[in-house]
Amino acid sequence: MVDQPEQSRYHHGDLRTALLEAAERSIRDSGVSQLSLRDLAREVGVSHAAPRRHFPERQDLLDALAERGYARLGESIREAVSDHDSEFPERMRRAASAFGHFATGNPALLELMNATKHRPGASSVPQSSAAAFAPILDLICEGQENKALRKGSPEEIGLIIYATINGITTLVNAGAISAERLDDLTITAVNQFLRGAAP
Amino acid sequence: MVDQPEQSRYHHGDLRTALLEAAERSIRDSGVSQLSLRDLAREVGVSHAAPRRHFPERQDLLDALAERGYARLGESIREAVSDHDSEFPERMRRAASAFGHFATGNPALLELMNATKHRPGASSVPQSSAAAFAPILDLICEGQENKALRKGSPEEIGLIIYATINGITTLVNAGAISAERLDDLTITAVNQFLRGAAP
DNA sequence: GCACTATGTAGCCTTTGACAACATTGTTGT
DNA sequence: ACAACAATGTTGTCAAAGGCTACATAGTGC
Repeated sequence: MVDQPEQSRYHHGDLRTALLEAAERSIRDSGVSQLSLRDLAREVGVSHAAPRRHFPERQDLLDALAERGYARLGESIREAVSDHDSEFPERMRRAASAFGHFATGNPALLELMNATKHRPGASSVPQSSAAAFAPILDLICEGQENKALRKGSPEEIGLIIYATINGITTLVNAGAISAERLDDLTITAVNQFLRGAAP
Repeated sequence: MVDQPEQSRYHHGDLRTALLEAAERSIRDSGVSQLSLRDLAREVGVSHAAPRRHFPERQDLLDALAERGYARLGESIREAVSDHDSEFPERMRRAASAFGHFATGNPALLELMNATKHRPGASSVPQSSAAAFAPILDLICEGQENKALRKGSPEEIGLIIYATINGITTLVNAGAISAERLDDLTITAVNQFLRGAAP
């Protein structure tokens, strides 16, 4: 399969990826509800039934989008936390901020990530979700070792801060809070969280 | 318009309400994405175009559902907070718990309430949202007067606890946390919030 | 009882997701 | 090399949905 200067090949080459990227653009512009498999097919230049080979049902594509979303979110958080020279509270704020900016920068994607899990046929979305959450868990454990956090289930502690930031971004994305207040609220929330979760 | 023992009248009488109630059942059973105006019309026993008189577009019905949701949520929170004999922290826990149970008891509705606001043509959803939020705001103010909470914008403080509970319910509804853990997490979150927001 | 408005009906159109039958390309074992 | 075979795309079809228009019926107010 060498590259063909122009004209269409019968086989696209990497249709799955092309569809996912087109879908991300689409939901970013017009939301999940407006996403149409046929539109994507047109945009990518394949027939209307081609996507079916990669995503038998519409929801399968949405799941794949959510999974990619979690992968990127996890990477973003991991990067934010990676500076091991900083103090624990600062790293916590960075992690929260990374989450917040990802969430408000990709509203439709976040909505998908928050909604798609509980379906019957277990996709691999929950796994991706847990993987994205892992760096926060690690950070919590480190905070406990440093005596910056009280003892107790790291998972429970992490869940609360995760939920808080998630909730704030939900309100921002819904328009209940202006986007400019995100940073301020995030910092306040984290600081308050740290005070409340101190030993 | 007297009641007609049986058979269909040309005019339904209260189609709008009937549609909304059918819609609530529908999303409870099968989620927002499966909601079909034509299904509702069939269920209620009117023609497929009748709903259009009350909800020109599908989204208008969703907005109305969200609005009713906020009305009920607000009522639920107001009731939870109404016991003025209890201590402030206890009332806070009750408010949070009321929110949590409403949210996990009506997952699809909550999703709608969290998503529907930011649309261009300003519906009255944001107003309803603010009204539901009001009792929490009042409670915060009272907590500040009682020196149970530090000074500072009540709205900002309230937003954080609201976001936290909202976030927890999102995780529960998404299946990331089991429903049994809701109460426990809510209590922990509120207690930690109170410690962190203490003067 | 007569206009006017509100509410419901019937029919049409376009788009969509899902499905099946068929076409083309890539791969693998011999 | 080449013959199965699997993977990937295409064309055609269908039922269901939302949205629209024209029309029918029922309340309401003058």
